[in-house]
Amino acid sequence: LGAVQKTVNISTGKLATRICCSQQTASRHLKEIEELGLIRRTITLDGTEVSITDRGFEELVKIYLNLKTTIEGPPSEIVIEGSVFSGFNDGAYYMSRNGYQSQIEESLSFSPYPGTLNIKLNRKNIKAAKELEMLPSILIKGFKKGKRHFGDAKCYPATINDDTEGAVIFIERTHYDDSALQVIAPIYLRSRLDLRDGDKVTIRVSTSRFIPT
Amino acid sequence: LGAVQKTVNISTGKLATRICCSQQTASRHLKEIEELGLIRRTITLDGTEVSITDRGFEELVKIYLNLKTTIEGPPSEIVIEGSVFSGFNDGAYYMSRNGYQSQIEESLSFSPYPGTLNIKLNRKNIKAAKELEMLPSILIKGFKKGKRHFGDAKCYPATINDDTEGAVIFIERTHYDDSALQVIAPIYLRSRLDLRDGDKVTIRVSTSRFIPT
DNA sequence: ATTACTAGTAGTCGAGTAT
DNA sequence: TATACTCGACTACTAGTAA
Repeated sequence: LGAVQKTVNISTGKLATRICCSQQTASRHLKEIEELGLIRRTITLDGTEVSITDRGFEELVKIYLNLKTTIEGPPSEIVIEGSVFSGFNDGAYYMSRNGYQSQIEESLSFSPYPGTLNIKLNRKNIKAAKELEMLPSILIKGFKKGKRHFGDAKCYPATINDDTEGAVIFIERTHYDDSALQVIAPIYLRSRLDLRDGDKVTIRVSTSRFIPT
Repeated sequence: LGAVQKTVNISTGKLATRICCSQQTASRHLKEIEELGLIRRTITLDGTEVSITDRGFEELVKIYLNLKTTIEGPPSEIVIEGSVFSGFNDGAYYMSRNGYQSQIEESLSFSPYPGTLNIKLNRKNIKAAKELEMLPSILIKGFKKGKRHFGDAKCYPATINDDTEGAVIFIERTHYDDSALQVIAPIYLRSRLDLRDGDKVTIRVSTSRFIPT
C-alpha cells in the first residue's frame, strides 16, 4: 500500500479485508511484525500509521532477489559501486590469520595482502551486494585458534576499478553491517589504485565464472 | 532448488531440513501444493521428482512482480511483443456493446473500432503483460443487459507498432488465457498496419501517463 | 470510530508407525 | 531406505467485548 516509501494510514479492519482474515488477526499480525522490528506503528484515532523499517525492507529485498534469480535466471555480471572508507582495521587482523590465508591461496589462486579495502554502499548498492551474496560462493571455512573462534567467509572473485583482480569477501563475524563491503586482493589496493577515503570504487563480479550453466 | 527449469529429485526428509519442519509436514505440503496444481510430483524409490507447473510458475511471477514494483518502483515503460492471431471474434461482440463503448469514449477519448486485435504471447511477454496488469488501470465498469452479465474491464493506453494510439484491454470474462492479449483502437488495426495472422506486433505502454509520481 | 484482550474453537504440526 | 496415515498436542484463528 505504499508503506515502503511513506507512512501509510490503514485501519486493522480494512487491512483484514485485504488479507482475508479477521480484524483481530490483522491487528495481532501488525503488532507481531512491529515486535520483530520490521515495521513502525503508531495508533491514531482513525486507524494505524504504518511504515517499513530498514530491517523490514531488507527482508523484502531478500525475498525479491531470491525470486528474481529463480525467475529471470542469475545475472551474468553484478556491478557494485561505493566509496572507500577506513574501518577499524580489523580486516587486516583477519586477513593475516594463517587459517584464512592458506585457504584463499588455494581457492582464489592468490596470496591476499594482509588487509581489506572497506567500501561504503548506498541503498541501491546494498541491494546489489545482497544479490551477490545470494549466489553460490567460494567458501572459506572458519577455524579455532586457542579460545578465539574465526567464522566462515564467502568469496566472490571480482575486478576492482577494471584494473586489479581480487575478491569480495563476506566474513561471518565482521559482516554485521549491510552498508559496507570488504575487498581483498594480492596487492595493497590503496596504493595500486591511488585510493583515499571517499574515493569511488567500482567492483565488477562476473557471475558466469562460478555458476554452472 | 532448480525445479523451475527442470525436474528435481528431493526426499521429503531433506526438504524438511531445508524449510525447517518435520518430514511429515514437508510431505504433506508437497502433496497439498500438488493438489492445488502448482507442482508435478512423482514418487520414486529414493525420493520425489518435483517440477513446477505453468500455474505454479505464474503464481511465483505474480509475487515477484508485486515485490519488483514496490522495491524498484514502477517501470516507466512496458513493451510487449507478440504475434497476431484470430480469436473467436468475441472481442467484436464485446466492443460493440454500448455499455463498454460509451465508457471507453469518455476514458480513453476515442471511439473504439468494434473488434479487438488478438496478440499471442510467449513466456517472456506473458510476464510483461502481468507486470502491466499489476499497475493501476483505467477501469471500465461492467453492466447487465437483460440476463447477460458483462464483466469489468481494465484499460492501459498503448502505442501499437509505434504508429497507432490504442489501448490494451483486459476484459474480466474473456481474460481466461494469460498467453493472449487484446488491443483496441479507434480504427481497424489489421488494415491500418497491414497485419495478417502470425505477424509480429509491438505494444508500448508508457506507465508514467497514469501513475502518480 | 478505532485497537486489542479473553475465551473457545478450528487448524496445523509432528511422533509413531504402516506401507 | 522412501512416502504418508492416524492421532494427540499445540498453535493460530475468530467471536465477543473492553478500552
